Amino acid sequence: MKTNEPRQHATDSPTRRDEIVAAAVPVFLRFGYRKTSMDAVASAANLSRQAVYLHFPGKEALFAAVVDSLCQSTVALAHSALWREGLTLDDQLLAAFDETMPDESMELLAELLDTARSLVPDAVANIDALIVGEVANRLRAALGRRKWPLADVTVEEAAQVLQGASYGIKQQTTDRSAYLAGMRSAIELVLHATGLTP
Amino acid sequence: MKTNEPRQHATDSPTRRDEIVAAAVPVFLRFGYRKTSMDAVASAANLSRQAVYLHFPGKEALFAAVVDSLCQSTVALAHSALWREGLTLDDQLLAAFDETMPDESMELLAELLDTARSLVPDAVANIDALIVGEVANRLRAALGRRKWPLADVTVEEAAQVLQGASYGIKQQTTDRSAYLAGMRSAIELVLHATGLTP
DNA sequence: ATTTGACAGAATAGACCAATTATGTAAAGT
DNA sequence: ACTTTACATAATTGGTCTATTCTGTCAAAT
Repeated sequence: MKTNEPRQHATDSPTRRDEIVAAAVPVFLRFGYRKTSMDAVASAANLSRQAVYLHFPGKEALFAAVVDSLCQSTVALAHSALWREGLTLDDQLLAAFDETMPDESMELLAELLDTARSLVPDAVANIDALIVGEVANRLRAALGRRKWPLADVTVEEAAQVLQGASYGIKQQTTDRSAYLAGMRSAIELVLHATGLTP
Repeated sequence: MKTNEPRQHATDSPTRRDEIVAAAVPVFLRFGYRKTSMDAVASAANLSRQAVYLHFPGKEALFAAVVDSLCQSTVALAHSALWREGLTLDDQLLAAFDETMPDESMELLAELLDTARSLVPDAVANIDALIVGEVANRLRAALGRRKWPLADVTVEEAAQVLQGASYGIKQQTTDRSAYLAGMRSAIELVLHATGLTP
């Protein structure tokens, strides 16, 4: 049985493996999967190319780890925004979607997503669901002990609608302010429909 | 001054020009802009290639007419669904979005949209706005003489949220039934928020 | 009004080859 | 634990060439 010690706390010093992944993330985001070379990742991590191969069997495995890391940090980002202090509920929701949406001006996002889908399908399929879960939790918490007022729409479905609206509005708007305005409308509608605005 | 007689009623017999456009629409939708030849369009219209050039100065002009026609018919489709008899309001809304969304499995849609954007930017920019307007009109009509209950969200913005949600949900779901379920949730939320469901 | 046949020039697709670059493995060194 | 150097193989890129297709225009025919 391998001593497969999982890190107990996030405060543990990061593994070399984690450092490599952390360094690889921006490289993959910037150049896409195909045009990212193991050399580039190694340089970004201040390591030799062979050192990377000591920790990952190949490019695909490295990329899978990168995608996994991205998913985790994205969900963490959403969680952080959803419970950020000093913001009203609608601003928390807005921040959560705003800060977790993929950056604009990424031509390679399609390529990256395609590769991820064919290489680590589970992670990609779940990232959206995880964020929806976070949002649903936040809505439930805001509801407190009150009863959910909608008969035909569950909390999760409401969160899903918000996420869908975020995606769609992102596509249809050009500048960030238009996106924020659209999303604010969507959030207002959902909160109003669920009685979460006084 | 040219006798540029516009057709007075939609009941006029269609021009040969219109016939060509009508025949060209499915061809462009099927093959995209680049891989659609004037020959293919002419064949689809049961005409010679030269006959097409008699009515359109070139491929670009033909395509512009096709895009225009598509926009018009899409808006007409939305309108028809929004006022369809025998359906409840939420079903009308659902049908409107369902029937006007671009068909699935279109790899060429991106190419088509790009070409259209660079060739007839106005039409593409307006089609979404037109549909939103139709939806907003329907919502206003459903409201009757009642007052719009939302202070921070206009009717147009509510319609825009629905449209954005439709786009986003379309992307995130795979099968039609999931899309319909998601859209139904979105519509319920909006109608509930605006007091249009008893 | 539309067709047929014909045409020059532009664009596209396919094939092929050479040069470069990337992947993954290995051995020896610090 | 990592570096350096080296290497075989695969993948990518760039270039050139040819053949084909497409556009847009013309003239003659019905």
